[in-house]
Amino acid sequence: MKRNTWQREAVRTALGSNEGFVSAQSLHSTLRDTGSPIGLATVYRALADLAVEGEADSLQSLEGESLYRACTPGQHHHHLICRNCGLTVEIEADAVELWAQSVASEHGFTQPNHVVDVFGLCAECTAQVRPGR
Amino acid sequence: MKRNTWQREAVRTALGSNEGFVSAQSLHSTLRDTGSPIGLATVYRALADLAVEGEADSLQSLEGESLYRACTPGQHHHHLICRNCGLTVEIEADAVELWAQSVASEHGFTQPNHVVDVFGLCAECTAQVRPGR
DNA sequence: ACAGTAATGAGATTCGTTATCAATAATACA
DNA sequence: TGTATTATTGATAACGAATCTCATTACTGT
Ligand SMILES: [Mn+2]
Ligand SMILES: [Mn+2]
Ligand SMILES: [Zn+2]
Ligand SMILES: [Zn+2]
Repeated sequence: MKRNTWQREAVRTALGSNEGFVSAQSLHSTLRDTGSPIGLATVYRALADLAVEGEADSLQSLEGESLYRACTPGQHHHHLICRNCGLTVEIEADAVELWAQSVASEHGFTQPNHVVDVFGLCAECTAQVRPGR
Repeated sequence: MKRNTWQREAVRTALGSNEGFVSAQSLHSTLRDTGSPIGLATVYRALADLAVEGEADSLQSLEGESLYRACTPGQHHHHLICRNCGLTVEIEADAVELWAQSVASEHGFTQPNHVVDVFGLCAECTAQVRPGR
């Protein structure tokens, strides 16, 4: 049976208090900095579990690192992510869902999956990069 | 200045004779198996260069590995990839391009980028998995 | 309380990728 | 064509994210 430990809860809380996507390593550092003696392997396991249970979203950074974020459970959605500060907006895209389905079946593909992420500079970071322009 | 070496050409050729996405390691194995004494680091460098120059597409596998594929240069496009055999179809998705643009600007994001990949089982692999069903 | 066992965590290990750096070879030019 | 310049190569070391090992810990149901 699955057991409740303060470690899992600590990871859940730390993830929830974060605006954007974070890596297991940086989340572990954050927890350690706040005095938690949690182990790195436990953070990895907790994040993987949360992702399976639908409580966390995960994606691969452009460098191949796995990143996690507290997620609105239940509904399928995608993300608009600031490349600079990590600010993330959950977006729904019914049109894209349908498109993915149809393009797969048009080519005889079954059991379609898709990866859809939009990256950019958020309004705030845009203002910082081009001040007064 | 950039120099032409048989190593770069060998990587270009090997990549072009492959149907789907391949990793640097497996491409290196293939080249070695055909008698080429090319080094692993050189394969990594050649693939990275080809990707920058637009001659190769790259994506992160679900396990975080970087995969490469000879690419129709010039035009922006996405991929429909068989999870089982790697068969890849290049797809265009003007509607998705426009959607990505608009969803970014609606939230004040600039310089939008996007990652769009569709995975599934190709017709052939579907038939193998469910024979006669 | 106690037994059963899932969960933990320090450290070792795996594996993809990048850095090092001496040797090599492509290119420009005399 | 010969030579100097220097980009490129490749064996190896180094790096880093992620996973594995396994003895220890501590939930949970009874
Ligand atoms: Mn979706
Ligand atoms: Mn696109
Ligand atoms: Zn930002
Ligand atoms: Zn297939």
